This record gives sequence, structure tokens and C-alpha cells, in this order.
Amino acid sequence: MEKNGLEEELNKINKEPYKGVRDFYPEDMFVQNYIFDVMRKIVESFGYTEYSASILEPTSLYKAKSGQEIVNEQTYTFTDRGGREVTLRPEMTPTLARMVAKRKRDLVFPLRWYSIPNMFRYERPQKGRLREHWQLNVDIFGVKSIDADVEIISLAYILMKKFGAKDNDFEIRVNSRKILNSIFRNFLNLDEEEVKNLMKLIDRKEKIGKDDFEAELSIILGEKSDAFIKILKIKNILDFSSVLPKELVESEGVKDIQILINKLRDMGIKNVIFSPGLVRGFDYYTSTVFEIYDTNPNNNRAMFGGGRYDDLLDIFGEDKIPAIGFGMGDVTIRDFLETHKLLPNHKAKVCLYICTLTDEYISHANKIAIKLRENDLNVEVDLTSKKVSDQLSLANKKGIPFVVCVGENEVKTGKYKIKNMDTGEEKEIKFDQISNFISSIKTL
RNA sequence: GCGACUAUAGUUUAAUGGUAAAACCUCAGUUUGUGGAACUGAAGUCGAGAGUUCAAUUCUCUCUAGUCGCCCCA
Repeated sequence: MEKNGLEEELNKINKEPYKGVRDFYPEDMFVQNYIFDVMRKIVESFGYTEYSASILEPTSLYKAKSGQEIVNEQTYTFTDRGGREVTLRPEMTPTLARMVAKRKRDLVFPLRWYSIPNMFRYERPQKGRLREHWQLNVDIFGVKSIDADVEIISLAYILMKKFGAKDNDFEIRVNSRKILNSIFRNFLNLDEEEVKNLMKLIDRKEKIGKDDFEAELSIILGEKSDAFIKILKIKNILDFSSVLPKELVESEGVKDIQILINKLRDMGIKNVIFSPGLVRGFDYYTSTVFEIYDTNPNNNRAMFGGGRYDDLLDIFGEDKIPAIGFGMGDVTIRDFLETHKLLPNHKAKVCLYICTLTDEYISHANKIAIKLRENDLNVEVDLTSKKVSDQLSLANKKGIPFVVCVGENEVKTGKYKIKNMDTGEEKEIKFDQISNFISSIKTL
């Protein structure tokens, strides 16, 4: 009786992963690796090099700039045995800024760095937002001019294209914190509290619908809300002159964005639009902000984005270094690829499966497998000693392209029949030609 | 932290106040050195706890988990 009770207890251990995090079964890893491979390939083609860091950071790193609420309510924070406050990183940029600040004098600028770290946020999971995710971070430090903005945004564009997205699948929205600030302060004459409320409201615009948005807007802005609605509708930055006073139209922020958009269009990136309502959550952005937006009406939302943060090194007491970058999360891009059927089919990494006629041939199979692996061939040996037909069926399920059977004949003659699992054809060749044979077919 | 909905086999789904079914998957076989098909068979399930009832997988409550919103937004 006691034993049963104990067994029952043991059986109760839950098989589900911890809330908001994922298990990655081989088929998931295949997708994950594909996504990471594309990311690496593209950013490296732009000259970015990889860095990494521990997932643990002192909590103080996030208190300075990320925004109080994120630290207090949305991080995994604990006290270690030495009484230190520790946080599982909720984003990579502070870590990156810390690393850059520390080695500032050794590093060669402009600095092009990337990483694909995982990060944690304590919040309620929902579509596209889990408690743990991986995020490509691409940043360039040390370039003040708008050309860094151009490079980063064009990189994001190329990345989307490489994933198979078409120009009309997504749109690149750009804005500048500088423009927003001058509109808020100089044109609308808002105080800090009002700015905050307005930013929040703009952020919710797509969600709450036009009527609610305009109603709430008029509470904050009063008679100026009509003018502001006009501003938000602008898609071409040149139209600013019709709604804003001259000194704003000629401000640095507006000019920069004009140049940015023109340069991107000039490079053939046509799906860039000016989006005066684009805010983004972080406090540390200083001018350019951008978002890659899914144009599919069923999934109308920002997939990823970034911006310029020229002042972030302040928090380490260092001189400022201009910087711009973005983060692309694996969950959202995976959703996107699934919706648009852009994920590649699974392909076996093993190219040769060795069937053994009976278990006495397993040793021989192992011997030839070792030699073939020396030639960089991925080889799997069947250990089941099932019937040959079952072993073939196994190879078939695994999607392995070639099979060879080892039995009496092969051991005697040193010749092997290689079966192509796609065509069903068999070819008898000598052992030392197997590698060449498979390589020649694989490259075709 | 708040709200709505959901929970049946490894997966996708049925049915039912009298302890459950199908498909796919898995395993075994259709006589033994060649797979993808077909056929035969096997294994496997009511998220947890409490209540109502003669009887609960079904009704009620609590918890847990998931999904989708709100808040927040890398």
C-alpha cells in the first residue's frame, strides 16, 4: 500500500515544461537552427561578429534605463547567497552597453556586433510572447551619421527577404524620437505627464480602433486633437510642411528621417514608410526608431524593431558612444514563417544508414562506419537486428538518403550495394569509393 | 495582477449521468538479403482534488495547466 502511494506521488511530477518556456524536440531544433543559421549568415555578410554573455546580470544594470516597471514586475530577480540582487536578463542591450563601456579603449570603432541570446521576462504568456525567447541582437557603435541607421535598417530588410518574405508581406515603419518630442513640446505644448499618456495612447491606436482612439485623444489634447490626427496620417515626411510650423519642418529630426528614407529607397527598399505614431517602449531611444510590421490583416502587428540609443553609456559614467541596433525574436519570426509557409522541410543530417543482416555484422558495420566518418560522412549504424525490410523502413522514416546492407557477401568481397532511397536504385561499388559516390550525388 | 474560453490515448478528434470510440503514430506479425502500400493483432486515455448522486469522464466548486484578451511591451 505504501509503495503504491509512493508511486502515485512520483507519477504526479508534471511532464509540461515550466510556464511560458518551451521544450525543443528535434523537429523544433531543426526550425530553430534554420532561423539562427539565416540570421548568422546575413549579419556576418554585413561584417558583424558574434559576442555573448551570461544570462545573469546584477539587477542594478536594469534599474537605470529600462524603465522601473520592467525591473520591478517583469523580471526574474532574486537575491543570491551573498545578498546580491541578480536578474535573468530581460534584454541584451544593457549587457552589450556594459561590455562596450568596459573595453571602450581597446575596441575598434565602428563596432559591429551581434548575438542570439535567450532572455526572460516574467509576464503572462500569450500569442507571440513567452517567458523565455531567443533574440537576434544586431548593433553598430561609433557611427553618428544617418548611414548607420541606413545600414541597420537595410540589414533588417535583407534578413526578411532571406527568410523568404516578399516586399508586400511587411513594411518598415520609421520615426524619430526627436520629431515626437518636438511635436509634443513645441507644437502641442504638453507637460511630461501628458506626453506619457499620449505615448501610451498612440501605442494602443491599432488595438482600440479609430473611434475610441479619437475620443481618448480629444480628452488629452482638446481642440488640438484634429491637428494631431492629421499628423499621424502622414505617410510621406514631405507632407509635414502642410501641418507643422516651419521651424519644426526644418528641424534636424525631420531632415534625418527624410535622408534616411531617401537613402533606403535609393537602395531599392521601397516598403519603408514614415510613421509619426511609432513610439516603442524603451526609454533609452534617442532618435531613429523603426519597426518591421506584418502587413497580413490577420496578424497586424510589429514583428520586431529597434532604434538609436546614443546616450546609453551614460549609466556607466563613460562618454557617450552613438549606437543603433535592433532585436528580432525567434517566437515572432517563427510565427511569421509558419503563417507564410516559409519554413523549409526537415532534411536528415545523416547521409548513410548501414543495415546489418544479423547482429554478428554490427562490428563490421561499425568498422566501416568509422572510416567513412573520417571522410566527413555522417553515418548511422542499425543496432536493432530487425529484418532488413524493417531496417530499411527505419532509414526511410528518418529521411536518410542512402542505405547499405552489411552481410556475408559484403564482408567477403569488400563490395557494397549502395541503395538510393529516393530512386530505389542500387549500385555495387568498392568500399573506398563509397564516400566519393555519395558526395558526388549529394552535390548534384 | 484582472477577465473570457478550454482540458478525453503520444497526436488530432468523437460519444455518454451506468468507468469510453475512431484515425494517425508506436509495437508485433503476414515464413526470414531490400523501405514507402495493404491486411491482422497489441499496447495506450477522461489534468488534480472535493461535492451532489445508488452511480460522475459527463453536473457543481476549488486548484492546476493551456489558449485568447486587458495591463505591459524586449
